[in-house]
Amino acid sequence: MLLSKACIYGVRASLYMALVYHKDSYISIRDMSQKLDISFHFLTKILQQITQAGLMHSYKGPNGGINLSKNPREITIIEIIDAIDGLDVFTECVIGLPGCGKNKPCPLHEKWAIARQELQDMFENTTLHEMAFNSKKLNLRLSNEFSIKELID
Amino acid sequence: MLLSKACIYGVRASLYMALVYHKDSYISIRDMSQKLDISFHFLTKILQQITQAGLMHSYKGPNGGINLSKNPREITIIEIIDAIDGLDVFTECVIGLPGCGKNKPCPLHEKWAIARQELQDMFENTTLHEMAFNSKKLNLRLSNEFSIKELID
DNA sequence: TTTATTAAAGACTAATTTGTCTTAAATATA
DNA sequence: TATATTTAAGACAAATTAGTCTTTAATAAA
Ligand code: SF4
Ligand code: SF4
Repeated sequence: MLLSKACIYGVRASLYMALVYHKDSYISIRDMSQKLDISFHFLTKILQQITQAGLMHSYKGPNGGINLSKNPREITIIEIIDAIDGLDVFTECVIGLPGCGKNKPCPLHEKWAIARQELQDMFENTTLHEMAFNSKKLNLRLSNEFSIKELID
Repeated sequence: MLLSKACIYGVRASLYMALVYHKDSYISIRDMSQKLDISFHFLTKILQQITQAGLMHSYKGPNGGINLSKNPREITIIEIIDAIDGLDVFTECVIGLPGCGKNKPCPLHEKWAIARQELQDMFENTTLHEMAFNSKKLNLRLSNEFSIKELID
C-alpha cells in the first residue's frame, strides 16, 4: 500500500470538505464520518493532524466542526499526505536501502527515481478543487454507500 | 511504503542470488543473511514463500541452501513481489475505494491508473540479471555494510 | 551408523498501525 | 448560569506486520 489507512481517510475527508466547501461554515466530523463510513474517533484523530499542519481550522461547540483554511483550489493532495504519512515515500529507496542518492544508489535507482517523482508530481499537481470538480461532473463515489450527488444534497 | 519489509528483503535476497548465480550450487541462507544484514529466521520464512512460488529451489543438508530455479535473465522483480505482497497495489485504488474500475472510478483515477501501470511495467521489465549487471558495473551496495565487490568475492 | 549441517515448520514475542472509548475543554443558546 | 453540542486529548484494545526461537526433517560425510 502506497499510503497508510490514516492517510487515505485523510484524503477522502479532505475531498469531502472540498465538495461541500463554504468559506464560513464548519463541517461536523460526526456527520462526515457517517457519510464517508469512517470511524468517528479515528477520523477525529486524523483531522487533528491535518489541523495541526495548518490545512484546516476547527471550532468547538454547537455548529462547530472543521473547515479548510484556504480555498480548495490552493490545496494539493500532497499537503494532506505530508501531514499524515510524511513525504519519505517520495525520497526513499524502493527496496529500503540506506543512503539513497547519487553517491551509492541501489540497482533499481534509475527507474524508481523517475517513477517516484511522477507520483510526487501527480499528488503535487492535483488540487482538492480539481478532484471535487471532476467528482461532481461524473457523479463518482467517495464511499461504498453514497454517490457524490447524495453526499452534497 | 510501497512494498512491505518482507518483500523488500525478498527482492534484496533475490538480487544477491543473481549476483552469485551458479546454475548448480546452493547459497546458504545463513551466509546470505549475514552478508545482507537481514535476520536469518525472518529471511528463511521469506525465502520459503519464494520457494513455494516456484522461483527458487531449496536443498537441505551440508552444502545445501537455495538456488534460483531459472536463469536471472528470466526472472523479473514483479515475480518476487507477487510471491510476497501480491499484486493488489497495482490494481487497487490509491485512496482505498472499493470497486476500482471503469464503472465507478475515484476522483484520482485518471492519474493514478497511469502511475500504477508505470510502476507495474517497471517491475515487470526489470530482470534480476539486469539489476545484478548494473550493480556489478557500478559497484553499488546491497547493504550498509558491504559493497557488491565485497559481497561476490 | 553417527554426527554435523542445512532448510522447514510453526509457536512465540515485539513493534506498529488501526480502531475504540472515556474524559476534558470550548462554545452557543436557552 | 445551566445545558447541549462539538472538538481535543489521551488511555486503551485489536489487528497486522515484523522479528525470534525451538524443534523437526533431510542430507552429506566421517
Ligand atoms: S533506487 Fe536507489 S537511489 Fe534510488 S532509491 Fe534505491 S537506493 Fe536510492
Ligand atoms: S483511482 Fe479509481 S479507478 Fe483508479 S483507482 Fe481510485 S477508484 Fe479506482
